[in-house]
Amino acid sequence: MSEALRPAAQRPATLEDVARVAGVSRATVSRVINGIRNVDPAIQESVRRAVASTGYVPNGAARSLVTRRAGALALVVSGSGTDERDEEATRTQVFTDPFFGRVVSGVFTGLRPHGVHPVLMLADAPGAREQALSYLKQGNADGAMVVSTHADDPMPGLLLAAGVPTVLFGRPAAPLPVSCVDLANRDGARLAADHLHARGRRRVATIAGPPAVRAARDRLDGFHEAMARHGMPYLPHAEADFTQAGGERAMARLLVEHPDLDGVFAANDLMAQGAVAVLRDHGLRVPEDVAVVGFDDSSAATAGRPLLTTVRQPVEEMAAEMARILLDVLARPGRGATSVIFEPELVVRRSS
Amino acid sequence: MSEALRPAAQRPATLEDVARVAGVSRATVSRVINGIRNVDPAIQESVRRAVASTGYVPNGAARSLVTRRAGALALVVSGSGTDERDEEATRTQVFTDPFFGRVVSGVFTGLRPHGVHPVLMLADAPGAREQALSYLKQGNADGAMVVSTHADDPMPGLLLAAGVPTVLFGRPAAPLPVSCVDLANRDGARLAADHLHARGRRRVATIAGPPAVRAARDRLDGFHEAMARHGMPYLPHAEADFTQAGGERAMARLLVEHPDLDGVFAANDLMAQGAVAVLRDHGLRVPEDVAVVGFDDSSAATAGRPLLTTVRQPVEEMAAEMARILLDVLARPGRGATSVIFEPELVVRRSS
DNA sequence: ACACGCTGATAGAGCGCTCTCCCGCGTGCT
DNA sequence: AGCACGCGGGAGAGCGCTCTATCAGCGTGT
Repeated sequence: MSEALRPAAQRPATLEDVARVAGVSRATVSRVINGIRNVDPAIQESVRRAVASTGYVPNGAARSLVTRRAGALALVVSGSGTDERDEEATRTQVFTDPFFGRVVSGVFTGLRPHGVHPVLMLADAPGAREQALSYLKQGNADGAMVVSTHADDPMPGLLLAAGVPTVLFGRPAAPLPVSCVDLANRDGARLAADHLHARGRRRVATIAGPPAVRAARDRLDGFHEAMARHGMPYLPHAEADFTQAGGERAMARLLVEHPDLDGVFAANDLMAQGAVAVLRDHGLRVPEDVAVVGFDDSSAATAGRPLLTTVRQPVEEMAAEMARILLDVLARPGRGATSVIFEPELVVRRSS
Repeated sequence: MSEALRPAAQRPATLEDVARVAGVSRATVSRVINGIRNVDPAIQESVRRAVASTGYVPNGAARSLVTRRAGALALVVSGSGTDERDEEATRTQVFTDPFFGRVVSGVFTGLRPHGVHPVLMLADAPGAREQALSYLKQGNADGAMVVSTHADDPMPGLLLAAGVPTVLFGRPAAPLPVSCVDLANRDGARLAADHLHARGRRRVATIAGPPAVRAARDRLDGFHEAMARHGMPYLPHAEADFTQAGGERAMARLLVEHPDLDGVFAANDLMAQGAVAVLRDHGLRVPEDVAVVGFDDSSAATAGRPLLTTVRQPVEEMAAEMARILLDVLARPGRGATSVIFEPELVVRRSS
């Protein structure tokens, strides 16, 4: 009965079937499909017809088994080394950050020409990390692109040890021999500092990202360094978690301790956006009273008013490059690690 | 030489190897690993030791080949039926929308307990669609979760025809026998309408989403319907594309034609955020002069000032449910399509 | 005339796993 | 004692594909 009910759900055609229909051997069909070696055009044609008539689609698993290629790459979003408290909230936070979307977008740009799809993996908690790792070891993906922020994240090391071809977004904290793409974060922060100084701001505070995140530290360091060069070695500074809400809280704290500040540099746009909101809540005008400079040039920079002056990080291009590097490593293994550092760019808008 | 250079890169252990070490047959090892049937505890233990000592990891492809399960599910982001002009910009736009992140987050919530990872696929252009489809037919994923917005999107139909287990986010435009999760969009819009009316707003305009998107149409219809019931059958209305920039343009147009309006309902928060920005640019106060109500309760609702009154769409829960439904369909096929409709909820904040 | 390369096609050996049979053994019932 | 039965374990047949080794046929050089 069930047979009669679904005539469409027949056993899918195999190479064998196609070969029989075309009157050739399995091997020949395989050659035609994979486009290798010379096959008589007439035979090619008849094979193609047979493929069409049988509705043949190669079986990915069977192919993977022998080629040892999965045809998929993992995009691993890795967290810190320790457990998070509220897993689900953290997850939403990670994925809702425009940064994540930009990475995904860039990865697609890099992968699309090769017909490869990214498998998304979250390696935030130890359990998830184990799982992701074993998934990769099982050969379900040929390599990993890792967005790892925390310096104490063991994921890059684990992947390397497991022999999984890996490319990181962001330099590794430890000096691992692994390819990566990154931004010259210090330079970017310097751009922001020079700009604020040029705008005549002399009581400037910073809202930094988590110190465990290397990019956050680099931005903070670069900013302080440049400001010191301008004769301002001591700056008020608050730490936040790269979220808008965190930025708001940090700004509020800063305002309590330094009500007279006239400039703020936030380590990303989300926090800058939060800072602007709080400044306004306190009756301060941006940029007249306080100039604000963000970082990233994400959608958050143009979401509110005033439009945010920010340091552009070309996340999409970086992610696309990360994908390309991984593809390259896969294509010809054995060469050393490549790292590509992108240069930031100041985008002046209305908030400064 | 290459042999000598990488002792670690040996041929990975197979079941056979483990069996030899443990002194049992392949079948027994397989049973232990998959936890089926009773195996003598002593033997189980020795197998486990052998697995550990050999560093055995099952080969996913080989397993898939015989089980006919990929152990992966696809998350398909599907676009309209036609080509987009600027592929890359559209892509960034899609992925940067908080909606996407929330869906991903929810999908993870639903999938994690089962150790399944989502494969991300973009089926925006015809070429990409073909590709995604063939990927699925090859059995690289066991089913698809489809975020399809445009009513003329052929993807759901194609997947159904291909026999790929599918669950949609958002009801299908055509009455396809396919499972889905959705929001009672009309009800949500009604909530917004009643609220604006209760606030005493009588010159209300709407910023609608693309008419090709069913959810957009439903929200518009529901809003108009409720307003008509309040004695306001004719409302100014502008269309936009669910982006902030689109919302800004729509608001600007609306303001030219109806400078006296005192309320705006936008079909999502991004557009509402844009509307607020433009209203402010025009020197209008929100909510004193113009009340604004958004839709979704995404991060955009709390990103700016004033905090947006909005209609909550529990995207994460919906996506998690979508994942669960798909898992369920996979676990026991043959049952009819399930659809789960979520109820919206009004979240009153400061913009109204 | 023969050896020789070259092209185009085939046969068949796996890839690593699951799963259906089947078998031997201990147990309880007649 | 004989027998059916449940249980733990092994043997081996594939799953659908790729790819190497092999071979037939056909000029070509000497």
